[in-house]
Amino acid sequence: MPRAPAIKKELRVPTLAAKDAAGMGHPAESAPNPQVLAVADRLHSTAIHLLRRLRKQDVKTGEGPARLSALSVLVFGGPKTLGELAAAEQVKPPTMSRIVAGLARSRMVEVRDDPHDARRMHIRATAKGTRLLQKGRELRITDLASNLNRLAPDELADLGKAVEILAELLKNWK
Amino acid sequence: MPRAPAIKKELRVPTLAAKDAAGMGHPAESAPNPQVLAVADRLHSTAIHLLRRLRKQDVKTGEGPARLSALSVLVFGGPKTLGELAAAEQVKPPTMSRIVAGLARSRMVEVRDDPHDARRMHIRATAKGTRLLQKGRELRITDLASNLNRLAPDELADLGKAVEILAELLKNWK
DNA sequence: TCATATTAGTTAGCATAGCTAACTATATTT
DNA sequence: AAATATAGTTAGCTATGCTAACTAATATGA
Repeated sequence: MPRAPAIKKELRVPTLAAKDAAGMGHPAESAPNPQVLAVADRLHSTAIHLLRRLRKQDVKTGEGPARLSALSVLVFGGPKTLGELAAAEQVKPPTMSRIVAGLARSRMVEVRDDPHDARRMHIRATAKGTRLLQKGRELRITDLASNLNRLAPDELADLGKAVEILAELLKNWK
Repeated sequence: MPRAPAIKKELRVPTLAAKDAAGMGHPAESAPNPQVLAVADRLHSTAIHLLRRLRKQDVKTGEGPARLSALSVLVFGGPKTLGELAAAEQVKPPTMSRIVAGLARSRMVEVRDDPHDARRMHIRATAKGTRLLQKGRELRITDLASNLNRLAPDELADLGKAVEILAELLKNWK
């Protein structure tokens, strides 16, 4: 009996959807209905597991996740001040300060002073940093793509459509 | 011109899809085609941004991400040994050792000895741990669901279908 | 103008989370 | 019985997150 559930009554976890069996009304502002909750639940769990798989590719780049992520913002969004970078990464300035220091030490970014405001600094990806990011990105994307490749064409189309729906939703997140 | 691109030629990042303009053959084992790469790219980016949003809810639980994740395995998967838990979380034993120690200190899990093998330990979520996990999960899921709630019914259906396709793919990841 | 605010980043110090290497204790195998 | 294998821990490193307190520079305004 090693793999028996062994979850006692007080430990059993109720389905979230079961909690608002009475939630109806206009869809815009009311409590989410069970169907929506079910999709949310599955989407959440699936996104977690997907990224956990892909993250394993990052080891090969030799930089940690926070640095890769900050570097990505610089490569795709252009140069930024430290404060802008911190805001983009939803991290506090001291944290970003160290991330940038690490990236600068390995020559992935270049730091310059702002000519008009000596408090500010401008950070930009170097060619080396851009190459590293591309490599890491490629590792993740080709890993994902080689698996997506096994989908039927209509499944891939469905997935593509859903991703765009979700991306749109994220732009207007509230 | 603060938001001008300002990316010089040597920093420009090539589209991944552009790299294998000649990739054709049988879909199972060949290099992914541009269409697949495009979906992979968007899916990857969208998953990252989605989880980054949802993660912000976790602060309210008072436990870090690794602890919440391990607790989740225990709550939904039942009791585990430390080694099993480490494997499930794709983490090395010393790391899991500290995660469990932290969870035990705040009484989220209970640790017992294995009666047949004194080297092993069995770890299970307590009622308190289950409650905490449920709370955190609910915060994330209701945040997500309240946003999904703004989708049209057919969009929600598309999304639901795509999530199941993806979940299936993850089960057979190679 | 000059005193005071505000703003941008850093430093110091704490906690969590990951790793490897080396250790202890217990089972298992030969 | 001795050697080996397995389960976890300890020690010590790095990275990433935070807050509080600091420095330096700019902006405000009496």
